[in-house]
Amino acid sequence: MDKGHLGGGGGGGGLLALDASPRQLGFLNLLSPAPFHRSMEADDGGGGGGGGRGRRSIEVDFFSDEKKNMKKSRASAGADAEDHKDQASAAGLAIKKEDLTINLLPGNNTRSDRSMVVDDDGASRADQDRNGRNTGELAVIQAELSRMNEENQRLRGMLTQVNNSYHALQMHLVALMQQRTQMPPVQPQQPPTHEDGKNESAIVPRQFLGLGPSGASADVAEEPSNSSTEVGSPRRSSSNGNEDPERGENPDGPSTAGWLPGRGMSQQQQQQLGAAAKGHDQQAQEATMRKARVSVRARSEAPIIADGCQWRKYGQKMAKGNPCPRAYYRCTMATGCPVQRCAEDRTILITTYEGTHNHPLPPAAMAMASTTSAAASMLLSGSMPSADGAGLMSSNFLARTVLPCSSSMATISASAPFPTVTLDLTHAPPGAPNAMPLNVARPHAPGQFHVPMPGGGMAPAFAMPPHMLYNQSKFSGLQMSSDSVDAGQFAQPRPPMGLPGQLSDTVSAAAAAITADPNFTVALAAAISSIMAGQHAAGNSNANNSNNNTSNNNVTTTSNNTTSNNTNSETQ
DNA sequence: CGATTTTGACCTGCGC
DNA sequence: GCGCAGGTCAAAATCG
Repeated sequence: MDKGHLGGGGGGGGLLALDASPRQLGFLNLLSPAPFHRSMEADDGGGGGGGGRGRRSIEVDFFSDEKKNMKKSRASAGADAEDHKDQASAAGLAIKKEDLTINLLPGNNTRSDRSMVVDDDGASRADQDRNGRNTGELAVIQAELSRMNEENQRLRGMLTQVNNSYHALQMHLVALMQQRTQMPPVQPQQPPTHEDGKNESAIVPRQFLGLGPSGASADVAEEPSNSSTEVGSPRRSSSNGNEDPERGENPDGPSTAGWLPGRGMSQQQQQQLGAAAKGHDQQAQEATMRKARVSVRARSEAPIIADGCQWRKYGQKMAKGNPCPRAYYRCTMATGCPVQRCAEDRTILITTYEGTHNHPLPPAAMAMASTTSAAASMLLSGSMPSADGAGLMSSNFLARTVLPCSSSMATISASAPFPTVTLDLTHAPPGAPNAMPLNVARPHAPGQFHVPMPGGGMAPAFAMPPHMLYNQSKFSGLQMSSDSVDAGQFAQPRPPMGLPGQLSDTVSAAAAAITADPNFTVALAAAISSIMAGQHAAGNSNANNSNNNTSNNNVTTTSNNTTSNNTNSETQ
């Protein structure tokens, strides 16, 4: 029954797709500072989120983006004469498309063409004139497009620079803060390992959701262990013990434990930290950050979101409010990976990610991870200690960035014990007439979603236009550069070049969405300005936020799949 | 045979 | 202090 659906069967056959092609995910982090929209929403109990214990969760809908993009392209295409499309597409390729989408939104250009045509309808002569005009206008439009593209690129470059600067400043600030904190006190831990851990934590706040194994894989690995269970429920170290085997396998174990506040940490920490109250503080902060959650809501028929990662179901429970059971999944790609997720079934599949992957992720997974990490990081950055408002803003911004099309889609729940960012893919963006179902969820066979990997592995593929991917890659690249740390994480081996499609999925979607957003320019400007302005303010929080890398991210997904899902999920 | 899912029980944290 | 709910573990069953 379930097995067939769920697992793809017990046979792990389907699972084999473990291509390790870590990529950087952090790109979204940059955005955090800019508070575009604020849409605070209290988490429903629905997701409940794992444990009502305080956690922050971020819900992100990835699917919607794709859909949106698709729709947009369609819409634009539909609106514009196909001629334009051909030309544009031919000449501009993917990029142009986006550009078109962005700039053309107004549709003035296209309209102008059409309007002209209409006017001319009357006379045959007019036809000639029309043709001439059309060609001329076409040329003009193309020129405009090219100009727009250039502008767009310029803006991107600016954004990148800004981001880089921002990160640099942030890092600097964090470093300073860290020094400051450490210096005064007795400098709690000289221990190299410990220090490292702290440094990372302090310096690199971003650990929140480490996508890849990250350079600090060790760090991540450690936390992950914690995160998985602990985050959700610190309760049992024993449970951790379970993981221990896996984790134990991880060489990281020692180091990670060292700095992680989490559970396993306790012992080592106690040993090492004995002196440091500070250490505790930092840990506490980290813990807080870790608690942040990213929830992705998407309409998917599939019981599980195909995010490129391999998930193993380790438990299922009936949630109080939900008729649908909540499933708990653990990332099996790596032994110690902390990331977990639980799913509830309904029409909508809600996946909550907690923790950070401590291993290289397949391209497909990277996208998701990047998105979630970005969301988390943003949330964290905003959520920082006192600044709820900031957090909200950032989160909103993030949502916007991630889901440009649907500004309303992203919601942050501050009320929740743990900050949660929810990306709602279920809603179609205003602009997008139809909400596309998440590819992930697609009922068909998982195979559809999966793209053949070079390694033979399967990677879930989102229905992203290639061009989007291209953009993403670019975008991510920029960001990566910006995030030195992140870059380090991502520095891991990259998957074969040919695979771009998969990996980008989410990332590309996000990037594409960003680019595609008609308001992109405005948003960009606002973001830049906000970032510039907010750097200082955010500085503190950012420092913390940046740490998000941390690792403890668990993934919890609740899915509400009514239709097809029901079939699947119900079985579950 | 190995891997995975299913299911019941246990443990922990939170609220009353 | 008790009960509830969430989360995890571990044994059994299933499938490739």
